Amino acid sequence: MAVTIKDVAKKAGVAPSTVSRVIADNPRISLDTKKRVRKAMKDLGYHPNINARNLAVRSSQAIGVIMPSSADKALQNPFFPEVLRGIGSFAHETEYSLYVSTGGNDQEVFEEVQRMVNGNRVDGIILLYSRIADPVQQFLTEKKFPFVIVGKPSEQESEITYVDNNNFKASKDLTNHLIDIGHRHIAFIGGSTELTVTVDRFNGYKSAIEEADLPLPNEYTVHAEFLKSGGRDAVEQLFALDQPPTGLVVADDLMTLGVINTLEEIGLSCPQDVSLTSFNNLYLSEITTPPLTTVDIQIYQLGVQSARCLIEKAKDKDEPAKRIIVPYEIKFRQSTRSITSEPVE
Amino acid sequence: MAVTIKDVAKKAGVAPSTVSRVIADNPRISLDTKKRVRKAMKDLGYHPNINARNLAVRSSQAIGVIMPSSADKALQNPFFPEVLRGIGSFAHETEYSLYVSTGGNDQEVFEEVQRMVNGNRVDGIILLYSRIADPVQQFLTEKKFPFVIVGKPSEQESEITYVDNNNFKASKDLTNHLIDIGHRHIAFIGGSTELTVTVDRFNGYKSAIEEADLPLPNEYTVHAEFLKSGGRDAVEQLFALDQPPTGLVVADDLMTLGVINTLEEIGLSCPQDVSLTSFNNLYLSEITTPPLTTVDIQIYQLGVQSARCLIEKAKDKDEPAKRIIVPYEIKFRQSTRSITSEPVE
DNA sequence: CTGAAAGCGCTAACAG
DNA sequence: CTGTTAGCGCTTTCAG
Repeated sequence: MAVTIKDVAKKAGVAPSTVSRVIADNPRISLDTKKRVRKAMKDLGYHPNINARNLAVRSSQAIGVIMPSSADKALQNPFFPEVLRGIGSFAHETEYSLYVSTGGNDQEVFEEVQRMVNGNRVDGIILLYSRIADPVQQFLTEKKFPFVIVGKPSEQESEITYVDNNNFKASKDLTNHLIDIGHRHIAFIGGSTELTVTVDRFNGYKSAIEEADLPLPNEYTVHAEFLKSGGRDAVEQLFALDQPPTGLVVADDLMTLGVINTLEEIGLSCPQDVSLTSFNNLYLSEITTPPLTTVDIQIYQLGVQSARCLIEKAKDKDEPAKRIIVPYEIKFRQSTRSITSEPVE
Repeated sequence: MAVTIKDVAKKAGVAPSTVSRVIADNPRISLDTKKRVRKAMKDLGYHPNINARNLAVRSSQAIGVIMPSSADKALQNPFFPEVLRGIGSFAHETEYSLYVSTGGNDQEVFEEVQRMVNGNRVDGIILLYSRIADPVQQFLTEKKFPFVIVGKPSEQESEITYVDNNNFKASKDLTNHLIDIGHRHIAFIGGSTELTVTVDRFNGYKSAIEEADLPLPNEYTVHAEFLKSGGRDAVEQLFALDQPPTGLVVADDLMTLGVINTLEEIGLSCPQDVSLTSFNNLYLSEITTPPLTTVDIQIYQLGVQSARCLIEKAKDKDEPAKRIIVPYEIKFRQSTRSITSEPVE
């Protein structure tokens, strides 16, 4: 069918193994024959068959990327194309390919991981989410299959390679910013508490609040889904309180969008009535009304770094577990405003 | 290393070829031996090596998904995770895997396609964008490699399988809606004119305007990038006209978001001063302020259908080119309002 | 209904 | 520096 290494060998008047060596750019081949072989390859339009090579070397030059199951509405978050872009960029450079999985539910995701691992389809896996007691993580750990997490593992932190931001500190900074500009009643809206990222961001918020001796009633912490309805309930509840917050730390830009919308509906506006801060610096956080004060977590870099780590790890299984913390930067925009006087309690 | 077909064969007391037949569920194998073999597979924890199989059958049970190069900011559009989800869903059912490419620029995208095709990594390719004179399309056509386009090809329409919406009609409907509720000055904001989707949506708009005998000055058509800056210029220009539009047809929800933002900045608001309609019904179009009147193009379905077509085509290369039109539905929300009197000209 | 044997296209010792 | 020879793990005739 297609042109094989043998055809090239024949045409160039060498042995197949020589051709193979030329492909690998083996230094022990004379420049002269290399040239001849390369010419033959070009003339014949030769392209190596990946499957054959993979079979021979027992690897696949591919990495698997696991997204959260699409049952999670979270998948609609532009976070994902953006990490993917980072991963893809590094993968392209190193000539790795990308396998992605979007299972419809957790079960399907797990099946896909199994297929990737057991079938030798990929050399390693990047998990794009991290939540507690994840069977996928357990499976991978047991199999001793190379993987890295974008985010922070909830268990065995020291044995797993991961790339993350300092979400605790970022969240603390954000909260402190609100405090600095005069807010005294600050609430937190996060996603599922199963996700480590939510936990970290919550803890950062909490730490800042406590250090500043501000009130931290239970009602000031809500965990909503990304869905509009969830966000709505959360906001309505929050602003029905005797002492509604004047500042909010929201765990994700997309959620913030929902919050703004709900606020409008109940007759409050941002930043006049309430200051909003959030996370991710998605492209759209610049074009919302108002543009959001948000933490730029450098999604693209998260992707690049995770790919780099994974490939290192796939190449050398003994590579120790490492942790990479990508720096963040707070983008100050118009969703926050300083307040001087506090409503009377 | 891993457990192979031979190990299973030995354990079950049969020949490797028999095991292979069991895997393929060949009807000529007695139920008895099938059971025995399956038990052996289970006991040993056997999983077929995909590479070996692919090599033997010259296929890969994988499909390639090509996104636009990430130079296009468009990639941040939640459209992509959503199609991917559709594709993934069908792929999962049929046990195909997904290879994705996100090249950093057009050149890289092209390289990735070549790698996929030449290296036998995938059985077919889904293109997630369609623009005029695309070298990737040409390459695939020449190679007679199975592929389908999400969107409409700009050339050789009848020879290429694609799945699309009736963007012309959807756009016309949208425009007519604005006309119905009293708008007489309606402008169009689209993306790159290289993209066929932009062209179709523009033509639908144009057709409605012409049929209603409304003004269609050149200044009423602007093509902006998704980037904020681009959108801003467009809007400023539009509303500096002697006769600014009161209604807008915008080719994408994300762009609309930028438009709303810019409007606010120049002191106009939606829908009081201008009515906005757009496309895609991204999740976020519900949670913006105001929620958008937009065309639900059923992104997920576009994904599912494209995967279905591709797989049919990959299985039978003689499958004729087909066209699948996914129905759309206009979601009427709060970004439009009817006007009775027209500003004096 | 099942086994033996060849081969998919490539790599990797091992010779020379 | 290069050729020879085995495989990698699976499928698939061809016999039986």
